[in-house]
Amino acid sequence: MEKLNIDKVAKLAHVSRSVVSRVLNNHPNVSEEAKQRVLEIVEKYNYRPNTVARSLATRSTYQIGVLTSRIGEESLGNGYWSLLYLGIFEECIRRGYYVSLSFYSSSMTDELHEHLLNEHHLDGIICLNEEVTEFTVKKLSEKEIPIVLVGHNPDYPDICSVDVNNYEGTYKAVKYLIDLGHENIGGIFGDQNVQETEHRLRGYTNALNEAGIQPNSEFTAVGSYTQHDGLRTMNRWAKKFPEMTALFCASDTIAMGALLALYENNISVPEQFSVVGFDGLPISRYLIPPLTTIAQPTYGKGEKAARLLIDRIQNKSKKAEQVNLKPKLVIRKSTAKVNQTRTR
Amino acid sequence: MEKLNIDKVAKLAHVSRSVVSRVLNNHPNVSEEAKQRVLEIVEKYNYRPNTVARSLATRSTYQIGVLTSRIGEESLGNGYWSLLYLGIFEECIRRGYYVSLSFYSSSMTDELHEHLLNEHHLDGIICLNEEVTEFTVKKLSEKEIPIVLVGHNPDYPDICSVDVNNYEGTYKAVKYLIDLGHENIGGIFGDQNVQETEHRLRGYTNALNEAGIQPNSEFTAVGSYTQHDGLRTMNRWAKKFPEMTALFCASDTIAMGALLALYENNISVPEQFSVVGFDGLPISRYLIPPLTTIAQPTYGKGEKAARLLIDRIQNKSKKAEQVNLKPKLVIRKSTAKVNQTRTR
DNA sequence: TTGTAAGCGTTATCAC
DNA sequence: GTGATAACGCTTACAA
Repeated sequence: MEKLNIDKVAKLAHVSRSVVSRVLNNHPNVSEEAKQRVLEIVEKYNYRPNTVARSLATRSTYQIGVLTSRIGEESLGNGYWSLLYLGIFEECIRRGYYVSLSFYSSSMTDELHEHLLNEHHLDGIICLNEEVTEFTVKKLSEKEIPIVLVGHNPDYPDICSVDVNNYEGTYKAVKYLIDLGHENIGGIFGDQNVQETEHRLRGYTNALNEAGIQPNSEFTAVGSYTQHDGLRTMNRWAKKFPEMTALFCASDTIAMGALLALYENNISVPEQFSVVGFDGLPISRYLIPPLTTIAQPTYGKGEKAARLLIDRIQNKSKKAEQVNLKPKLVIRKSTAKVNQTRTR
Repeated sequence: MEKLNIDKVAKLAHVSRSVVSRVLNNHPNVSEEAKQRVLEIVEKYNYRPNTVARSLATRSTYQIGVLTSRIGEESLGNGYWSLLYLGIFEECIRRGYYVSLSFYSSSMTDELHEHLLNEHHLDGIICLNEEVTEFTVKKLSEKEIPIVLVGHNPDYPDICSVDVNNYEGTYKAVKYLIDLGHENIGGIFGDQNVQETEHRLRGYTNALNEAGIQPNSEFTAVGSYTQHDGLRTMNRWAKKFPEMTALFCASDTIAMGALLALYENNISVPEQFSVVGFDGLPISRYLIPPLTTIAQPTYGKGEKAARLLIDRIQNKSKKAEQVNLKPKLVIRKSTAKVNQTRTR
């Protein structure tokens, strides 16, 4: 009952270690008879080859790394990341890859960061946001290790990426509010200087323009994807802009904060004020009131990212690809036809 | 600019490979002079030792696995898991360990499960819930790989575990409601047949008994830690038990669902009905109204689990330890003095 | 203090 | 089809 290795298995099966290796790797050129003998022993002693040794010999670890920046506890817990990771994980497992999730944070020493991307360790890397992308790409530029980004990044056109169509999603949301009769529509957006935000802003502006509504620059704010930001901004606006009757939020978490601000200012949703979010997180349907939102295929995003990455790992010559996913408007209870005045 | 290995570095530094190895591992018995030469080359060529080869030689991978069951998207996204994982991750990184997060699900084939626990791959494992525990312990019983459980499990007294004091937390919550004057207090609990639930139920019952209130068995429900469960149960109770004026929820997610049910039934919180949650998730302060809850050190739980595990890995003879963390009542806006009647 | 050599457990090449 | 044998890149006795 000792720890088995390939040699012992070979001995027990009365073959050489090469035969065992071939059987285990489904290589041709091994007699049915020998194969059976080996399989029998493997089964009997429950032998499993040592992954580490295999990695050393094949130069591939079947491990892929997922990197995201540590963005404070609040934003981590919002469900978006978990779902994204779940998509990645399950696709990887199906294709025989392990995956490890790491957080990048600026408070970590460089040594630690090196450690994360530790050489010869990962077959590929998925970057979940921009902070992480720059750092990773720079560190890995000379190595041949494939990278996939979640969220397009114009700075790296020859790297694979997956994203939802941010323009389209936002356009749909704002168009929907306009169709409900709203004209004074605020917009709270996420991270500044990110293409994603830029596209969403354009979607917002264009929808307004096309409806003949002049966008009011004071009605938009850019910050971060947090409840805190939604709360703070909406709190300010609730007092400052009594004419505002609807709000687009660039994430469900922002919407969650905004909803709370509205509640605290005694503005009832959707009777007096409509709110639409973005993401379609599982929790969005449990907000008060259940949130109308632009659902994106978060799980699918992760799945697709993993697929692109593994394809790239297994076929290095494959061309970089930018995949766009479709957003979908999910109507719930946080939106309604505009009401003449906020104070009924 | 070729790929470096220890031999090339040795050659460049005019020493033998063992000297390089010693320098890299901070072993004694290497002259300052040689050390400097090696370090210089390492720096100059940015050499990093190959982790895989090192693992093969040392028989330790410096990787630890975190296993949790795939519990549906809803419960994954609630923030508790992310926070727990973050605690684990950061402690591991500090101690030089990688960590990989895996989901166990019954829909996966056994082969895949084998794959997850793939032999010779992980130095240790942290199990985040019971479904996973049994499976893992069984698979790993013969190997010497350390395990730490998050959540005590009486079935495995000789395995390390970390948990919050569930009895105390629940007792505090219910006691608080009683002090507010509530007498008809419901309780929605999580997973059945888990020690955690048992302890929380006891905390609930004891608090009631000590206040001279006869617990009403119809006032408790056991289900799962989801918004859905809170919504469903509270919806039923809202109609069935008009005398109920307060509710303890075994998780903030359950409370979130309950809050929605109350909203939909036009019962206002906290004026007519008080709710207290459990966990103290970041989002709990953004619920409507902001939730009074029993905060547990979720991040700290993960951190502690990782600490226990790594201690065990580095010192196998260390005794198993059951760590209890302290819960804390956080008072916000979802609770208030009891009101005579629900229909004001 | 330094270097040599023997592992670690695989895969891969190449005779047979 | 099969089996030596040489990698893979590192650690670690042990000898010098």
